[in-house]
Amino acid sequence: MERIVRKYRGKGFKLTPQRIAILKFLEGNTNHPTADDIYTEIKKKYPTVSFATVYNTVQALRDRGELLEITIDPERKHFDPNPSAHHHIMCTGCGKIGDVFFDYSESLGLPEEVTREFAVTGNHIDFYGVCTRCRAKTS
Amino acid sequence: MERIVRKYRGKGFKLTPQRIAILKFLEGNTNHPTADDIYTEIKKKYPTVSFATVYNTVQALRDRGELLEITIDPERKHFDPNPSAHHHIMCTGCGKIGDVFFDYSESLGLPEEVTREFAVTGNHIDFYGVCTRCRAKTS
DNA sequence: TACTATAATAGAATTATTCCAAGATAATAA
DNA sequence: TTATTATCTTGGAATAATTCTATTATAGTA
Repeated sequence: MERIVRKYRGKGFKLTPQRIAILKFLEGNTNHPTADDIYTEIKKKYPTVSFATVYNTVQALRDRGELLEITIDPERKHFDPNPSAHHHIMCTGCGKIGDVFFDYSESLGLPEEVTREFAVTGNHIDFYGVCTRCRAKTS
Repeated sequence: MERIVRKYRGKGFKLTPQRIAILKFLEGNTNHPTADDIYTEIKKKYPTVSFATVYNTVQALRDRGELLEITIDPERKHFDPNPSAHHHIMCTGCGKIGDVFFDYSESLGLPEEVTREFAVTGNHIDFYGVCTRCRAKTS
C-alpha cells in the first residue's frame, strides 16, 4: 500500500480506491488473471465497479510498462504484473499459466531472411504442456 | 486442385466448393490471414458464404493438423496453412506477420521448477520487430 | 478550499466467434 | 446411376470480450 502510493504519486496516475484495489490484487499475483478475474475480485469490495474501469486501469498500467498483456491463450487475454522479460507455459488441459524465468536471448538469433525484413525488438516464448493436476486426472 | 482432392478424399472431409475455395486460398499462403480475410476472399466467388462455414472449415483443418492457429496478434486470430513447427514475427507498426523457419528446440530447455510442474509438449516463439516498410515511413 | 484534469459508472456499441435450425449436397453404397 | 445419409452451408441469433460514450464524481494541485 505504502509502496503503491510511493510508486504512482505525482506521475499523472490518479490513485482512486478502485485502482488501489486493482493494484493490490495484481501485486505479486502470479495467476495471470484475465480482465474478468480482476473485475470479479474488485467487485467484492466495490460492487459498482465497471469493466471500463478494469480495462482503463490495465491499459494505463500497460502504457507505463508496469503490466504485460499475455497472448498465450487464444480464448482471452491474460495480464502479468511482472513486467520483466520472461516467458510462459500453459497447461493444455486446464489453461493454467506458469512463468518461465530463463533468459534465452542468446539462443534466439534470427535467420538472415528475417532480419533482412524486420528490425527485431523483442520476443516471447509460449510453452505448452500438461500440469501435475491434469496428469493425475488423465491417468 | 488435383492435389487438394487427392489429399482429402476418403478422409471424412467433404470437399464442397466453398471448402475447395478456402483450401486454394490457403495453399502456399504466407500472409497469415484472419477469419475475416478468408471470408472476404471466398465471398468474391461465393457471395452467400457465411462466417460459420469459414470457422467450421478452419476448425476442421486445425483438428486434422493441417492448419495452425496463431496467437501473436492480441487483436485477432490468424491462421497458418503451414503446419510444420516454426515461429513468427510481427511488425509492431502494421501488424504484418512473417514466418521464422529455424529450429530452436535444442536451446529451449526449461528450468527445473517448471518441469517439476509441467510435462512440456511444445513451444512457439513470438518475435516482435519493425518491418522495412514501417521503418521507411517513420524515418 | 476551490479548481480542473482525470477517473468511475452504466449501458450501449463493436468485434470476434460460436451456435442453431432448416434446407442442401458430397460421398457412398446399392 | 440413383438413393441414402451423414455432413455441410446458410442466415441470423447468441455469446463473449472489449471499447466507447455521456454523465457524474473525485484525486491531486494550487
